[in-house]
Amino acid sequence: MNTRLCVLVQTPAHSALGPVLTYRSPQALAPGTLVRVPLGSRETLGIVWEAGVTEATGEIDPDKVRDIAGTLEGIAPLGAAWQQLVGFAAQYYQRSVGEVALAALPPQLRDLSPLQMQRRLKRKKTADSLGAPVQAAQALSPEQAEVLAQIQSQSGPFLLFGATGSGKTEVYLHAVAAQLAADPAAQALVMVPEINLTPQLEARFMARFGPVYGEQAVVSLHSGMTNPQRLKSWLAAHSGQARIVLGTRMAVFASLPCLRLIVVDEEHDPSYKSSEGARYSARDLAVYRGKLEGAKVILGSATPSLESWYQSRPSAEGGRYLRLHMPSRIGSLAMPDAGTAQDTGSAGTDSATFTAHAASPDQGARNAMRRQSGTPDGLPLVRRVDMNHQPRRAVFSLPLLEAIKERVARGEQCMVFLNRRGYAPVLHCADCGWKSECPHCSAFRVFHKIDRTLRCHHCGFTERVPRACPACGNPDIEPMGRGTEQLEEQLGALLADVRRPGTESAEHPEGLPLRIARIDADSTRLKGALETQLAAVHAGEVDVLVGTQMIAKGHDFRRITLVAAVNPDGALFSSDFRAPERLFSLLMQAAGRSGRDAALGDRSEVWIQTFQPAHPLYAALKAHDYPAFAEQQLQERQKAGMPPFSAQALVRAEARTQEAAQAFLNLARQSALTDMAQWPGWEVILEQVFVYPAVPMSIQRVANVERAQMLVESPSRAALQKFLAAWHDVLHGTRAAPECKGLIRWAVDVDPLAI
DNA sequence: AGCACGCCGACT
DNA sequence: GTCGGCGTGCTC
Repeated sequence: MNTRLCVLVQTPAHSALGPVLTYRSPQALAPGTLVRVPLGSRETLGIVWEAGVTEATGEIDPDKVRDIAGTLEGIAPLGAAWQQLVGFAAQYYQRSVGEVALAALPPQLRDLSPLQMQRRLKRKKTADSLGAPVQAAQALSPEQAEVLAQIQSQSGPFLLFGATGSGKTEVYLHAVAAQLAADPAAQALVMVPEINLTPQLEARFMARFGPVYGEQAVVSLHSGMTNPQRLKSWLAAHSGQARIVLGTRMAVFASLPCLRLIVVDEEHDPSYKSSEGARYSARDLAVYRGKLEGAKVILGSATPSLESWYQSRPSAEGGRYLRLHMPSRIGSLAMPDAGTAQDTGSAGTDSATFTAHAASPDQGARNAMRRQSGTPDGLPLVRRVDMNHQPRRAVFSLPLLEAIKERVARGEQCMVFLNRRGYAPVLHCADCGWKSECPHCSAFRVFHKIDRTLRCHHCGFTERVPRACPACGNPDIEPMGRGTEQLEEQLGALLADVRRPGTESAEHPEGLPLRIARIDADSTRLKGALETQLAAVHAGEVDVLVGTQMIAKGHDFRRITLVAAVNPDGALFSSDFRAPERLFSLLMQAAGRSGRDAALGDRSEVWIQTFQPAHPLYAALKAHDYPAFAEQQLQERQKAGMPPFSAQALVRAEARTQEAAQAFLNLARQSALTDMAQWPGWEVILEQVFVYPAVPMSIQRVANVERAQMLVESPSRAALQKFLAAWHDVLHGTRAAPECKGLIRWAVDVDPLAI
């Protein structure tokens, strides 16, 4: 007897095809079962889905219903909780369930033929090598122990607000250990924002849990893995064999039949928000998933997102997360935070050397300064350099240069930040005013001196630097502004006569020159380049490190005692209301790079070159006072009715012309304002929803595609959701209007991070 | 989104 | 004479 099945397939968001298709099957199959189904001329992966309202309403021609091609034997159906998670994500982020569900599966599951799949599944599972020495769990500080006790006894979700170096990772390890020990099937999901951070995390979890639960028990899931690796990890998680899954945002969709704990490390990081396809927030979905599956959720950060911070206000005031605070930095002698070989190998000698230095006379002055500024023990001293009192156009202020020289003379390392790669952001002709605009984008091409190219950072268009101005022939075209390449060059010139101590020899009686290295997206383009360069820094082969925010995240550089932000002011006046939050977080993380070694902690410094030395953001930073900063920002946001005091969504449109993009958005807006207002019962909702007129995006044209966007805002998340759900069909219908000719695509971004 | 079918320019 | 460009149109 044949039954009818609802099956999800990967249908594009706005195709005429519904997200759920009907197929025939010789036997009934449970929802969640993976099947192969014919679709047009091809065969594709599908997921059996709960027969919902779609089936009742959408009656289709019975002649068109085809038989499923088969099921994926040997793979258990996806669980009910997973289906709910996917269903929720699709609804909340305004995408089809099929798209979200299929995108959440490893690509090979879609591509592999049934035969290949059988071979993959049959592949011998290598025996676990138990018996390796167990790396003892480290003793917890009283602060960590207290936090852990709270995590054990309360249900959460938890916001673990812990300073850099306060030992958050150790808390995660203990929390995971407790869950795994309590239940022989329990699984934990640990997420980090970037692929770069997974290897060190994996090493640490493997060292702790590998010997106990076997090497197979810890798997990773991120986009840097090859497809076969991803499939392997996914299957291990899905079968329950993997007990711990480490990964980036995509891991939030991993099938975990016995999930008990979710950790979101650096929860404030924007990388958790997807910026293509379904624009989900893995952090927010983690919280939802935790609630759904009864798993504990720990969000950790030294500078939480204002959303999470607000959610963790006292429950009497409506907070839904429990805030756990770990203010103190833990010394490396008690607890090496990274545990990498390079670090442990040299730690002993380093601390001996530095302890001797700590007795030097200037330590007294430094301590007085620290006391005066209220810098907490163990945290770096933040110093602001007023650039108004420095020579015009100076990149490096004199005091900063002196401070760098002083450090390197002592054999310590420095780190210099600038969030702009390349040599100069624009090339300019003083005679005719020509600038290095990209012909395909409304942006300037960046001058890269290394290979003498002009490169557009938006569309990739690259050309050799012209010998003379292309407009008027003037041979003197000059760079304007500066990027990391230029910083590296200038620093090299400014420090050319500085010599490394202890390198004097017969050939080099004066000693050897400094070594300056640059780490940014350009220097790490090749695979493995980042690791190589980081290792060089760890090994002490670099004296001054220049880079973009890439070097601010996660990596422990134990010998760095000075971190400098050369020109961070931009974010203070950005039109993006989240820019200050990101800047504070970035500088705080940068500060966290300095003085990770306990012996150096009290002498490490963070330098901020600014034209706004009195700005409250820098004042809060100087006091290492995130709560004060957050309080001030939240007040501003409340006054302005911005998130987290309102919910937002953005509709973005791409078209051949700016007119078409805006016409599409404004027509849809008009429908909302007039037509939808006529629907019975909708005035109440529309009263709470504000649809702003369409505007061009800040970079209006990228790769010859015009872009526009439209903001939708509501004090009520529920009202916004309800509105968006109903509006979706209106948007879809608007596409056909003649004014919209040339529209390429459109998408809704719920809870956008940048506007 | 794929992948068809379908109708016009430069090559073995 | 074909190979192949990408413009519409359909997929339970």
